[in-house]
Amino acid sequence: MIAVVPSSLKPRKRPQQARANATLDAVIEATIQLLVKDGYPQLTTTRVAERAGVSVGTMYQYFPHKQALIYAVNERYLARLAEKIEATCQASYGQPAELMVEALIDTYWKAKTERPDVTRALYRSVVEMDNEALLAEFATRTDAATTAMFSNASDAAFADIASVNRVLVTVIFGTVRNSFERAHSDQDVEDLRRQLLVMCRAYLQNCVRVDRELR
Amino acid sequence: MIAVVPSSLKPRKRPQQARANATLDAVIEATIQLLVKDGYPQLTTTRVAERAGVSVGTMYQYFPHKQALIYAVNERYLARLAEKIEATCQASYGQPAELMVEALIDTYWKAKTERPDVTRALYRSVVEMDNEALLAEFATRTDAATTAMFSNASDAAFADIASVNRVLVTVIFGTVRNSFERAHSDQDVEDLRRQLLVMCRAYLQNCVRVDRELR
DNA sequence: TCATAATATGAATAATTGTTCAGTTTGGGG
DNA sequence: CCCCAAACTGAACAATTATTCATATTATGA
Repeated sequence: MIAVVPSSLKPRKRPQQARANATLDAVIEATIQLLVKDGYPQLTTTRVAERAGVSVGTMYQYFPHKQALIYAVNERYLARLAEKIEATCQASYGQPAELMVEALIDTYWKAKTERPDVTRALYRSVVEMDNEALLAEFATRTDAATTAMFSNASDAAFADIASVNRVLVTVIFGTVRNSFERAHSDQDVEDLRRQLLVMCRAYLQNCVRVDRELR
Repeated sequence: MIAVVPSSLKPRKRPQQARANATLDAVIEATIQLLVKDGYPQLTTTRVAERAGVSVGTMYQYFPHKQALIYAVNERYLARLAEKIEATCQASYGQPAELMVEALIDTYWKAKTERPDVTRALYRSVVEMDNEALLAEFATRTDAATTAMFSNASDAAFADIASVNRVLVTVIFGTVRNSFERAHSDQDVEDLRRQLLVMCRAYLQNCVRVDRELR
């Protein structure tokens, strides 16, 4: 499954000089800031340009329309998140499965809570955007990374690794997201994180047990 | 924590005659339909009124502004979902904890997948709306129900029931949501559901084991 | 240095759309 | 049956805002 950027969301022009790259970065940064500060409904092209210190016309040379702003922001965000996950996965090769899960939970949770306002703002920004391609690409990247990791566990060989991987990833990512929606106290979040690890560990042991019985 | 409906979102007038109630229902139904069909960005007050077979003016007698439409839709949806969960919880009193978790997963998953298009549309509709109050109310209702249920389990008494409850609820609800974002095949979803139950069971057994050791 | 392509400007445009309100219709109680 | 409040109508208004384009500025490389 290859994720393709919808043609309507591609930039009109690719920057060729240094100043143009600076403009592009400024616009994306301004978009994030305004998204965080005022939310999507208040986000207007004029305001973004203003905050970026750029004229609207310039913006429209690189972004065909407003949605492309949101798309670009999410694209960057997800790319960085995927990189972090890939790095964690590679660093965990050959470890026992339980440590892998722990590393995965820590990395993902940390990435999401580092800038909770940004996380929240992006969660809410997805309305106007056709984000399926973006999420699909993110999913394939991370699935590849986590699957490779789990199949290299030092202490377990899973019968149906695709299933185990899907379960762990969906549960972990989903739990983090849901924890954002229910505004838990810091203390509750900390407990939740620990318990999630306990839960995943229990699941892994169960998988191994079932595996043994099947042999 | 008592959830209060933001005053700006309350209807201007409460319907007093039968036809007014019909109007209200028609508007809410029309909002859902358009949300599903075209998504939030295309949702205009005129279109909603048109589809509801009502004039815009009438709509504005019951909804102070557009956001109130979304609010009302989500309010109804969450109220019904909470009712279903409460019913399931009450029906499970005195059962073993594992069956409780199974019932909870089944109820929630079924409720969300019954009308996947509606679920998806509402997930995406939350932009303009201050949905914190709504979600908080939903959370307190369901937390009360599930906590009461789990404390009535026939086979387990949890040391920290608030924690166990928080974990299970957040994991289950979060997993369902995440499963919607990653467009899994029906087969994968079915497997995921089963494995989620396995995971929760493993967690419960772990809780009980830890409990025993503490005594 | 100069020509040219890249980049930047921002007032003007065009279209959309949320909201109002003066007037009409409907229904129920007396 | 009749009256008054409740419910309904929809053209008109006001405001916002995404997008364009004719023009100006800046960088590059020959």
